Amino acid sequence: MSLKQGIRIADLAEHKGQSVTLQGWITFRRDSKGIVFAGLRDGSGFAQVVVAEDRVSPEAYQTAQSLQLENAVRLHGTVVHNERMNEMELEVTDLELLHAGAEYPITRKAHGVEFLMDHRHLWLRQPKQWAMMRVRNRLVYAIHRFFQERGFMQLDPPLFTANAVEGTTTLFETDFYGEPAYLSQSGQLYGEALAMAHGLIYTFGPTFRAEKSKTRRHLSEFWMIEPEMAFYDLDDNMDLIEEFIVFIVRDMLEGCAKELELLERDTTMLEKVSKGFPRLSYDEAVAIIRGEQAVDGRKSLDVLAEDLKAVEEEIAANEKDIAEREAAIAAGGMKKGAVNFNRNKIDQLIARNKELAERASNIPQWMESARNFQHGEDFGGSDETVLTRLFDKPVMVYRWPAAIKAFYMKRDPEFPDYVKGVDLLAPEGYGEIVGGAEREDDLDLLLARIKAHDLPQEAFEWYLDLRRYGTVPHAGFGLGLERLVTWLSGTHHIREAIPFPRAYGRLKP
RNA sequence: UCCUCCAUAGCUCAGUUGGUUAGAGCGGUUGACUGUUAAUCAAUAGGUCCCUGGUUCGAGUCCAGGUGGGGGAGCCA
Repeated sequence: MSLKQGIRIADLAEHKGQSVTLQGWITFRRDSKGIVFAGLRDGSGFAQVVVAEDRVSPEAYQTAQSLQLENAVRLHGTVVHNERMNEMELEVTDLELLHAGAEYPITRKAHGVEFLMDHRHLWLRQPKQWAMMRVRNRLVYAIHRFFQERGFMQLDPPLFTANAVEGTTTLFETDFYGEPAYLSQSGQLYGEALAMAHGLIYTFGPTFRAEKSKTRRHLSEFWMIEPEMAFYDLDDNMDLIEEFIVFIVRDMLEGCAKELELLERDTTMLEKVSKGFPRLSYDEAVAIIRGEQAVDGRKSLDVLAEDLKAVEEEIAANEKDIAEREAAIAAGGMKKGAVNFNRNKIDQLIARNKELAERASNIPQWMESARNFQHGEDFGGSDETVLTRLFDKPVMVYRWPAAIKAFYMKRDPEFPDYVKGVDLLAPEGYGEIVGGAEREDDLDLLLARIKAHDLPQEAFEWYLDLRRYGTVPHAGFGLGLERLVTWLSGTHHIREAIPFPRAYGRLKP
């Protein structure tokens, strides 16, 4: 893909030896006598450009020497292969400064969360954030391809709604011509109506939850994919979830290798994502969490105890490393560059140990919580981690106690206190990314559950009509896009998985 | 709503039992160095120590309240 003027960095290799024009922004500058090295990014990638004093005009060289972070430039030069870095770079013959601008606030050094979030509009330009957005884009495209290739229609539910889909969660209230209206927390009920019209559908849009959650897994505004399939039961639903997850993970590994490398994502666990996800009933899952049932000869509490030991050993090793580096610096005689290198290394080790110390203090709590897990409760974050730790693929948990699940889930005829719901838990501590169910298709049962959940029946009359006119078995699921991006990119916090996160305490920029 | 931690230079942080003029690295600026890889070397500018009140001869440091933020619980995708 070419620009109106010049080419893009992503296409540099195709132009080896040619004279080309690049346009972009400066990511770094280092100079030495007679030579300036600068980094350039243009949205398609990153490359180094080299300005040698004897190859350009004196004016151009002076401009090159004065380049600052995020200056906008247009460069002309020859594409060459840099043997040292094994990368394509540009030997500049001429350059124009398009905009010099002010001193750029984000540097290549460490920054705190608050500072970065306040500068999110600029942070997005940094390589890791750039890679993250590329992963997000790839996933969105793969999701559409997966469903479109299988005959699903993408149709959009309304975002203004009159009532909650699930009575419990908090809603954002707005004013709709004088009437209270709420921002949608799920498009599912509308998805069911659309499935009765089109058979196979999916919705893909923003949803809003006014939960005052400050955790790494929650956003107030997030994007959800919600397929709904007529004539599907719970097993069909689980088959589709599995096929879907395998498809998008494979596609991303194939299409985003460069991005995952920039993100320093260890892809070992992702490469194991293939058909045959473990399917556990809620009852089995509870037994495993409590340590009553082994998986491949291993019990949850034993594995956690081993993990704790490993964490403690790593902390001790890091402390020894830190002490040695500090002693070496204190001994003197070290060059400044080496001192900086060791200081940075020490900072990294301290940060790592802080993380490990948190985990070390968490694990005994997880064990305690796992041991005392009460049958009938929903899983907490730590229970999900404990369970998935025993498997090397995403885990499906199905047939949940009716009391803790939404009113619309279908009662299991063979297990009257359970519903035909399913959650998909991602490995590596990322937890729940999919929640789905076969829907209750019996009008009388649905009416009873609306009453039992204390929901206003009149608000659901249109939904009940779906059971009055040609009701059929149907099922669907919801997938949080940002949780998927967070998991696949190996990111610590969900706020980096969306361009401009909206969360409790975060409305700007 | 609850628990817990934090706020000092543009950024990341140190700052001793409360004691003279507030410290480092990075970033900026100036200069040196002909292939740098978060380059290196030298010099230099840069501060309302979050806000309000209190204790004290004296507060960046102690106390109370507030504001902003981090992590977690609950709830969820």
